[in-house]
Amino acid sequence: MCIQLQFLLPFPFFIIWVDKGVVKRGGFNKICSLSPQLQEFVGEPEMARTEVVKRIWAYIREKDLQDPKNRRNIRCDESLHSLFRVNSINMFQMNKVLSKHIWPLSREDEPVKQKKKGEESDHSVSEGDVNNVAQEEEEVEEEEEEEEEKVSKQKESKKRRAAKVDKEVKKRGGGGFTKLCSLSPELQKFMGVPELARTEVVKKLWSYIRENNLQDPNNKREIICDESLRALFDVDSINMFQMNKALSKHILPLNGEAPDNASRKDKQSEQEHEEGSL
DNA sequence: CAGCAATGTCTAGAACTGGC
DNA sequence: GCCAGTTCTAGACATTGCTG
Repeated sequence: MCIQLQFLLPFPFFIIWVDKGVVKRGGFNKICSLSPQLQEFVGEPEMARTEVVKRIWAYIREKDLQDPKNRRNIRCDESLHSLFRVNSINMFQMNKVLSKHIWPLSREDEPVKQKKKGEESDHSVSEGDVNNVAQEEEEVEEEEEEEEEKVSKQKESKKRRAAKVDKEVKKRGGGGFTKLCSLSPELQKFMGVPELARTEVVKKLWSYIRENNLQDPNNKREIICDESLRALFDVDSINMFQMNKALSKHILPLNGEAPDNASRKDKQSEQEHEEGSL
């Protein structure tokens, strides 16, 4: 396939293999020399960076070395400890430390990063590196905390915006959804008021469901009906979407007009059901 | 489309590397 | 700036039902 492509494609495409599953020859897939520790780990003296990462992750999964609380953190067993010199390492830090073990083939005695920056003279992973990693991990943790704070603030502001919108809608006297409706005797008993907007009914219903822990733990869309809900829906359990449908039977127009289309449909189906049973 | 809910899927972005 | 490789997470979005 590659050979055919070489004939068909102009020069720049020589080095790019199009087929899936075929290793490309880009900078990442360049074969590099590995440090003695890494050689011992992967069992080969030379390997592409991407392949090294793949092997390490396969090992991590095989030995179940990911921290269950934060799966980006890798718990180092003996083999990994000999590589990284720490008890645990962040998955991103791992790549950084790994670079000290991957050297260009042309100058085997020089780590990739050092060749580039010329910062250090010692090729092995020093204690200084370990300290740097630990310090960087602390910084990462702080950043993560800041990020969490940001997210929670965003959520709060979102809630506030939603509340503001809600208030404005109420101020306006309610549109189609916030229009007050008359409730059936069963729903009146449940809500404690004779009239309520559909959205409010749904809201109160859900707060009741949560309060009484009535969601099926296996499928939280499924509501387990207690006595009060059974009086409303006449079933032992109901899907949260079906609940809305069933609810419409209990929500009637305020002026005492005939029930809506859906209710009419329900009545029709009830009629059909009765006729069928006859 | 507004509101209400839970869940699933998808996507982007996060770190890091060197060559082109 | 893109390419490969890794995992996790947040956010967006669709779904489903109802009505004006």
